[in-house]
Amino acid sequence: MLGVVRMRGEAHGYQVRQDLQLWAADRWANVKPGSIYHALRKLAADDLLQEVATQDSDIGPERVVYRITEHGEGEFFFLLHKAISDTETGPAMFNAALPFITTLDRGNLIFLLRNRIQQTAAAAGQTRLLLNQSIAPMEGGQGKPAHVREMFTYWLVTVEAELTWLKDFVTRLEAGEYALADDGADAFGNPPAQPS
Amino acid sequence: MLGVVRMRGEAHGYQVRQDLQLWAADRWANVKPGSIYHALRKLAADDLLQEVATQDSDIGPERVVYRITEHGEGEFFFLLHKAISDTETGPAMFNAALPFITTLDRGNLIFLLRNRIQQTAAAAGQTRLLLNQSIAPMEGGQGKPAHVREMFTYWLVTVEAELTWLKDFVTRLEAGEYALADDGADAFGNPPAQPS
DNA sequence: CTCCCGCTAGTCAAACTTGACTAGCTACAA
DNA sequence: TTGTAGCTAGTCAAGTTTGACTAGCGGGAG
Repeated sequence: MLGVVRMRGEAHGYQVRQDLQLWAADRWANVKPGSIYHALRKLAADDLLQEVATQDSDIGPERVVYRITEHGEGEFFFLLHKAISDTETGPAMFNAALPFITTLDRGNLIFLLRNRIQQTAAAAGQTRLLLNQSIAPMEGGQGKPAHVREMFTYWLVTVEAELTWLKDFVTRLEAGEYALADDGADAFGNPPAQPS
Repeated sequence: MLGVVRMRGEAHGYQVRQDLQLWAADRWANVKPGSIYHALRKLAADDLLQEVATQDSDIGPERVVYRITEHGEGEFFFLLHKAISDTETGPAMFNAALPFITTLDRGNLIFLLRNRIQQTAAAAGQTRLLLNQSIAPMEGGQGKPAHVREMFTYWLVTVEAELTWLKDFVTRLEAGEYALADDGADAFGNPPAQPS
């Protein structure tokens, strides 16, 4: 939500709603339209957003317009870094971060992704270990039923696919793909230039 | 939750909590310990579980013991079928279903998985289509920024990995892997035989 | 023997999420 | 000209989730 408001410079709830719908955010994240207004008010209460104006729109109910604060700007980048480099925040966060990668410098982004690659590789290794453990039939009997192995192989397959993609992505970034924050002014995801 | 109680025959909240922790359910599902007791009570209110007894345990607070009802048994299998065959319920549901696959007959299970394979293949095809669309540079300008493509390739990679795994799994099942419901009495995941 | 740690089993208020609803406006057909 | 379908923007009560707490007991250290 922070990122969406930031990207637009100013936004009201309905705009955020539309952007999120466009990105199919209700699929991979837990954000249905009803949640948005509460979330915006909470972000405003936490001083990450500020209410800029309450326009009495001519084509509908009045709209509250928000803008990101300096504090929110910091939080945005903090969350963005964490969502990319830290696998524990989950795939939903990573997905949410993807639209904003162009707000980072290339070197920084690659560094964060390398971090993620390391963690993912470690997770794959651990899963493989658990898998080998459960291949050897246990004497304990009921302790670890066979289907748990199935969960492990399922995880392993998806984790390895993710790993492959991540490595490929870094390679492409290193080759210069995408206009990132340090490549010029018109990178996507940054707020439009403010007149004044 | 239904499945866990069913599997044990009888269970109180803390047992469920431990089983879910063992399966790392708080990772792939949205189930933290605090939710369990409310969920159990709700299932009981919906007549899917019934309170069997309120034991005054000697090693702690008193425990409420639950057992699945006939109605709950029906719901369990309904949900299980849907979680396996229907991709729209999401990967969390599929993960939750895996521990209980051995409560189904082999033919039935394979049929459900084939269904899932079809849906997954369709999803992969559609994603590939979206990807091709976004490779062609749009004249609309800002409409679909480049990073959206990145999301698509990310999805595609994981979906294809899942597809491979699903096909392999079916092959193994066809070759006779796992003791399923129609292979004998001692399949995992069924309630223990009741004395009396 | 006593103290403290950690386990068992669960409660609870505060926060969050959501589907259903409202109310004004535009555009277009009959 | 009327009606009606659909969009805009948001509210709200009902339900759900959660992190922080409680309170009893066993067992090992000193």
